[in-house]
Amino acid sequence: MGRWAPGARGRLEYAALELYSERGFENTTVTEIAERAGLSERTFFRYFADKREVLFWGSQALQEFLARSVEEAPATASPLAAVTGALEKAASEIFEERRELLWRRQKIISANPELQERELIKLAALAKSITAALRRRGVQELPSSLAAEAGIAAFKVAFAAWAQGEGRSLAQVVRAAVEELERVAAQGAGAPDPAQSLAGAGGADGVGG
Amino acid sequence: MGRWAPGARGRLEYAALELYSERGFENTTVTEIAERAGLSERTFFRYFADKREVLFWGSQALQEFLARSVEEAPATASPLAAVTGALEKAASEIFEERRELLWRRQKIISANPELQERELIKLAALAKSITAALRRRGVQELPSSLAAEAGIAAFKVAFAAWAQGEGRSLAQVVRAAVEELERVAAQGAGAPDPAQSLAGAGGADGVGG
DNA sequence: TAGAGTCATGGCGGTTGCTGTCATGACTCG
DNA sequence: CGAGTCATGACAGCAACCGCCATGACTCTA
Repeated sequence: MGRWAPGARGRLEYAALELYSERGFENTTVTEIAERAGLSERTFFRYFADKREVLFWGSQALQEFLARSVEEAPATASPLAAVTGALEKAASEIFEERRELLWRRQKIISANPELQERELIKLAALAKSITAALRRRGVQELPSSLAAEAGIAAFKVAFAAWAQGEGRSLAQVVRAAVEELERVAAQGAGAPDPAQSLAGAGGADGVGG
Repeated sequence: MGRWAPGARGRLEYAALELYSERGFENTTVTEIAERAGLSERTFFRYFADKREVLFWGSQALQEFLARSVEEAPATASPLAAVTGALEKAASEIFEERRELLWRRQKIISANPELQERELIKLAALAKSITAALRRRGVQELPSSLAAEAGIAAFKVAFAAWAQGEGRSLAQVVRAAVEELERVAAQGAGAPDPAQSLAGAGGADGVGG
């Protein structure tokens, strides 16, 4: 494999993180990133589909990690247990050791809606991948989706707290969030208003206004 | 208020929906949308922040509707009950009567990742708004976030099924999803593997690999 | 009815993200 | 040493999006 200086992708990632930190995502041009990495703009777009993707390149590996963890969970584990186990595993084995990088990265993302959009679609991809892994465990479609989405929702909340400077480890925060979620769900959502449940069974009328 | 032909915004929305349907989002230029609406490209960007936003203009109203519904839920309702009640109310009062429009719109969104990103951030905004409404009911931050995110997660799954041609009403599908979510959460996520819970309490080691 | 003010719109020029295409030069292998 | 592969660069071009200013429709008031 012919190459000039090695690690072009890594250099681009590093340069982008620096520049996004220094002057913000919007005030950074792709040309500037490429220049700092000693490459051309054209080459940037050969490594990353767009200007945002440079911050999300690791998500593919995370997705595979989570899918594998879910599949390898003990056969006795409930769907949600398999999911949260995988998330805690990722938290301690992947996230914790990159704490500073992730905090920095999150600060950039929090400052920009376009980057938040990208982050959300990556989270959605994780949920989809987890759903597929649960299905491979023999779980039905609906509970698979819901366990995956609920798990990701808890992770999202936990990660936000952790990235803002929580003292506890991410795995701990994730666990606390999942336990709280179970409590919230256990309180039930059964017909808060009689009219509601009738409308649910019959149609749109009865609640209309 | 000086005006030429009324309903410029509506004409742009309509033209965009048509063109996105006909030839896809990517193969449609803003100039084409504006032309079909009898306006200029420049004017399009006065009404909509970008090319995607034209499909999501109603989400602000939905957000306010949900926040109000959550606040007005009976005082006895649990957080999740308040949220799902609001979602079912929106389903029957807002979504059902625009079924065909929404299905068409969803087909466009499903075909394009950029639009999916936008949809996800709108859903996240709904969750944030619902979280704030729960807080106003006196609910703590963590359960507020989780009830909101879990409710939106259930709605997301339900809406996807409904928009693909489910026979039942959206409110019914939402209710079924929430009930399934409760079941999934009730099975618990408690330590599927003894090593997991130790790791959660202690640190990253113990699970490491 | 005329003049002033408001406001939606159009037109224009510019920046930037992103792409297709082709040339170049580094590296590998025989 | 020559041929082939492959990462890169250079260039041209499109479309999204924005700032700026002009224009003309509409309203209000005297």
